[in-house]
Amino acid sequence: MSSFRELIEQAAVNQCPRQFTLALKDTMNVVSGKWKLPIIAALFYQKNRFKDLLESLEGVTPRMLSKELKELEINGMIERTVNNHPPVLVAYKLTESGKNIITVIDAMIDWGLLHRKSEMEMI
Amino acid sequence: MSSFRELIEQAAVNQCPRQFTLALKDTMNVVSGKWKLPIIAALFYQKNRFKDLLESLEGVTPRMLSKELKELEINGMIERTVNNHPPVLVAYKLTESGKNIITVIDAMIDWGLLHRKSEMEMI
DNA sequence: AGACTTACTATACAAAAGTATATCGTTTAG
DNA sequence: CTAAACGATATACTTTTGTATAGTAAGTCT
Repeated sequence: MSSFRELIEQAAVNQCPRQFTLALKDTMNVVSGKWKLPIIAALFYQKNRFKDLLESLEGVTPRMLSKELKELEINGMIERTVNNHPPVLVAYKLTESGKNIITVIDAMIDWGLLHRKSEMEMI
Repeated sequence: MSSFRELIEQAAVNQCPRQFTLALKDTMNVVSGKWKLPIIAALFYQKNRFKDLLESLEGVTPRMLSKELKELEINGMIERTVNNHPPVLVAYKLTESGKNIITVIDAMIDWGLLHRKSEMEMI
């Protein structure tokens, strides 16, 4: 695994290696935006259809949902499958890579909880 | 620790608990934006002064740097200390919480590298 | 035939984020 | 006195991101 932390601790370098920067940018790309993480979370909770998502994600418009789903698909986070036997149904699901993003989400939740706690103690 | 993953695996719930959502939002807040992570990384690399940062972060304008540093300070990520003995020098440094964000950055780099690899294999 | 459902797309607009360029105030150096 | 360095701030602008609202196409239900 990567460990930017180790790099920093060694202090042998004074700039983040290029491959790390690129990897980081990729990750930022798939999680940033108002609806990306909510969509991913909803997919974890088995909301697989356009309409399910539209109803689960309070406030999202079809335009945004469609746009974000497309981007997530392009980035290899989700797969779109069309069942052609009438009624035509479309299902979205997370790819393996898409499922793995949960490691990042967990790290974010962990840090967020810790940070909230330490901010509380400040007051 | 949190583990959204465990929650999902239990499948006992069908919505992300409120505290997790809030923690996640907090984290997103401190990492999103074009310059937040670059600034944090530069601080890890001991660029502590306004001018150092301005030079290290290629393309940043003083306006953006100032704005982002302020936000990071408000969010308890960095501390601004003024040394009043002339010459007046200002130093920025990461708080404990700010340093801990490296766990999130590492998770992001790890996932990003893995994802790049799996996207490569697709082609 | 008309209404309803699913899965979208189109157009226009508003708000947020970021950039460009210039300037400020204090201090120190020549 | 003048100029340069540091740590910013001010104003105007452009780009990106997100919202509002309406409409489309293909099928199903009554």
